[in-house]
Amino acid sequence: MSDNNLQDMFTEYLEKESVFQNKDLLTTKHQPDDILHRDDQISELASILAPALKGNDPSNLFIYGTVGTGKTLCVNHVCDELREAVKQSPTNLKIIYLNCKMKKVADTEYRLSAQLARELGEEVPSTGLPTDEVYDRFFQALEDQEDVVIIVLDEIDALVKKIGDSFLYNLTRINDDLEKTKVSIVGISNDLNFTDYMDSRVKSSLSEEEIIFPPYNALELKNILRQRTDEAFTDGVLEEGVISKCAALAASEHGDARRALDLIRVAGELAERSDEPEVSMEYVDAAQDKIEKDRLKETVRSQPKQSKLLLYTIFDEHQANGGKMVTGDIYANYKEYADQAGMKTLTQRRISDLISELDMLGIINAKVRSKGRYGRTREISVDLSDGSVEDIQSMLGEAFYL
DNA sequence: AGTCCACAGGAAGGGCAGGCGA
DNA sequence: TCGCCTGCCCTTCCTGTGGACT
Repeated sequence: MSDNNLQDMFTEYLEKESVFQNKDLLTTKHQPDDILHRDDQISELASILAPALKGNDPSNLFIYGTVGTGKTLCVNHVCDELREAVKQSPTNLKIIYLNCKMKKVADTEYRLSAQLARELGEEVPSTGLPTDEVYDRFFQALEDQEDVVIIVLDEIDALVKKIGDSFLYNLTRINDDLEKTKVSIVGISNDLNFTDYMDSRVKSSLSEEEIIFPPYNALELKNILRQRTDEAFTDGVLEEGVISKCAALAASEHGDARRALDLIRVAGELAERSDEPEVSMEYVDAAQDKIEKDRLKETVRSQPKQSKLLLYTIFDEHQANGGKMVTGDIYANYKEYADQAGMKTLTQRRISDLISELDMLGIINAKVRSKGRYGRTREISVDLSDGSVEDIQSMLGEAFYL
């Protein structure tokens, strides 16, 4: 395409009426002033954290709820209000928010201590120091804060599953050793049963208070979508029923508001790309399909090389024979492909772990099955649509020149 | 009831890259 | 530069397991 053609394309794009007025309102980054259907949770949260304003340590708090139920949104909202309110009081209040699922930020004990210390203004290298030393620096930084520190640990379930609960144990006991500062922990978890993994002492001191965020129903999702789309979309571009459909689809998937917003945003983007003046129902279906495929492709793309090759092997076998596969067969095929691709062959033990990881990511299904005399193995199956499998297979095939 | 299969999966440790302080 | 520390990926060694078969 010549430069002139490109310029024409951009000019045309600029002149075109957009279906969006303000697309940012449909992203999770947007913090609405008025949070719908969460009044009870917000006032409970506020009353639990309010003692911080008078320099007392609030009870530790545990918040549960599935993805997209507004936990993080409400906590951030209340924290913002607290920060605002504390300006009128002599208390020194520091609120730290950390997402424990963020890779390379808070997924190990070292990184978590280091990040917390950094949030308190302490300089800590990303590696190189003994973990105890980092913890000491964090402790000292806390002591220097004085008054109250609230530590919000989002996706705390991911942290405990990865590194265990010993760090949390120390954190919940830290008030016994601090003289000038009081610390309160707010844990946010997507997994309602995750405290089963924890030591009972940690469990009881961490969940002095608990708040549960139930999933939104279709009606509530509809209200939330309406609130956001009113300003996000140009007047009248949404076909009748589009909002209801997005709400219904998201409600059937654990009442996830994030999903509902994604659906309507992607539907808008697809309509705009096809030069349609209106976002019709068919774009919601297309959006549903696109989100699923994109999520899958992105997950696969971020896997290490060996996992990709293993996945290639599994998909290849799935396309050739369909049905269920077992670890032994997959491993034999994997070795051949590793040879062809000129890659190192991992041991079966390692491949077994990689199969578990792919299963956890939802890319494949792997169930342990005992076949009596014929041994115990994992039965592996692929539930994805043929289109998705072909897409990913060709993407991986190109990467390995297979 | 005992055997045996084909692994699952826990534990321990090796090797590597990256980073720090002396 | 060297010694030390970390996280990460991997191997080796090992015990455990559910149910078909004998």
